Amino acid sequence: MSVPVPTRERILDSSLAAFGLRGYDSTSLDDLASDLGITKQAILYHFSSKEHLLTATIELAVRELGSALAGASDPQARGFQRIEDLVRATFSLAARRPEVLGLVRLVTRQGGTASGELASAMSVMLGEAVRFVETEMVAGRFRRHDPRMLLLAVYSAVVGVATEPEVMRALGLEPDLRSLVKARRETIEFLRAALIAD
Amino acid sequence: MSVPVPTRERILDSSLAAFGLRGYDSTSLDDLASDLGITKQAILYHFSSKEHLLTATIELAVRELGSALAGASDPQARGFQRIEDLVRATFSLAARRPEVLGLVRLVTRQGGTASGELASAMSVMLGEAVRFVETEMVAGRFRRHDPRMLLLAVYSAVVGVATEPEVMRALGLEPDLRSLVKARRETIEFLRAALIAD
DNA sequence: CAGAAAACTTACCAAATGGTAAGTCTATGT
DNA sequence: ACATAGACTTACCATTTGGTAAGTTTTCTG
Repeated sequence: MSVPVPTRERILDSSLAAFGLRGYDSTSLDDLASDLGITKQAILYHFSSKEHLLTATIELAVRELGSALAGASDPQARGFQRIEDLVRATFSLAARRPEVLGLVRLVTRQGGTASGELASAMSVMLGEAVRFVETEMVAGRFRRHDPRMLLLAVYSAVVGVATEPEVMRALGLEPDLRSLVKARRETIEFLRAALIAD
Repeated sequence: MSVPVPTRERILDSSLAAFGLRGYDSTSLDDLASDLGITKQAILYHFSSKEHLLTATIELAVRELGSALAGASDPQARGFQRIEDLVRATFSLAARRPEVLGLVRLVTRQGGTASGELASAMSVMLGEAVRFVETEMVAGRFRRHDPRMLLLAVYSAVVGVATEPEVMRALGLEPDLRSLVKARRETIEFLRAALIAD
């Protein structure tokens, strides 16, 4: 029944988890290999260098992020419903595969060589988002702000809430599923209050 | 006139910048030393290991963060003014010394051994903040939310906006001083809309 | 079934890394 | 003048790291 997962994909899965949760420099090829029960050279057979592996891992993360968001957002939806869909999808992704958002964050922060693809993919997504928000503002459904700044704040709030377990702990909240659900609800209410025109 | 800066402090300054902007594992003691024009062993003379250096660096960051926030926030201020003061101070710190927030973020994400001090320092600050927000809600000056969740969202939005230059670029905004000023203003407006009760 | 290509492993290697040991230089107190 | 302690440097060292070279096994194909 269960088709064996090809090594190449297993490597990418492991790298995504390791790079996304622990960082690029903190993850050695030997670590990755021994986790997978193979040798480092098996990795270098599929990916000619660690940097190429990072590039491929970023591509995978972009695909996962893209499909997670695309799957959840109905292009027909208008007004705040669309934002809510996206926030729910982001939280769902953060709970299911925190490493994806972790990697996105790592790349957006460090900005290294391999980040071109993610940067352009994000440009596209954010460009669409800007146009959407602008439309909603013109239609009077959202309060007037600079759409780019608004999105930056929304992005930061959502990704931050979804990926800052230590801050949650410092606030006395255990970062378990129930708290995440609550955080999601509160974040949506917070955004609703900030966005919806009176 | 200018008293020479002791080596120990120069090391801490450099570590704060390097750890905060590039990460712990990405920064080698040799890098640090050659930047300072000294040898790696001079660093190990003042700090017996790299981890001890990190601990001391975190302590420095906590002090800087604490004084930056304490200096800006008037304990007498009520309502949204207090929030605005804190956001301004955070943005000012992000512009002047981005590495401080970078290090805070690094530690809150990785949560390693040395993070105890920062965690407890943040617990204290956040505890005060929770009480403040609760008071304001009871007084009817802020909308009702879970204070901890609200703070998590505010914290994430502010630190995110102040420290995500790549996302700003992806949005077509250059992360220069003017954009930061604009981001600050928009963030404050965003928070005002979310917080202020009608 | 031959053989070639794919998918690895074993064996190395040079550079970088955190850390130790021992020496040097300088100021300072006696 | 001299011992002493502080602030380093030079000289090493073991381990880890990303990467190469060459062999070995498996799988596909003609």
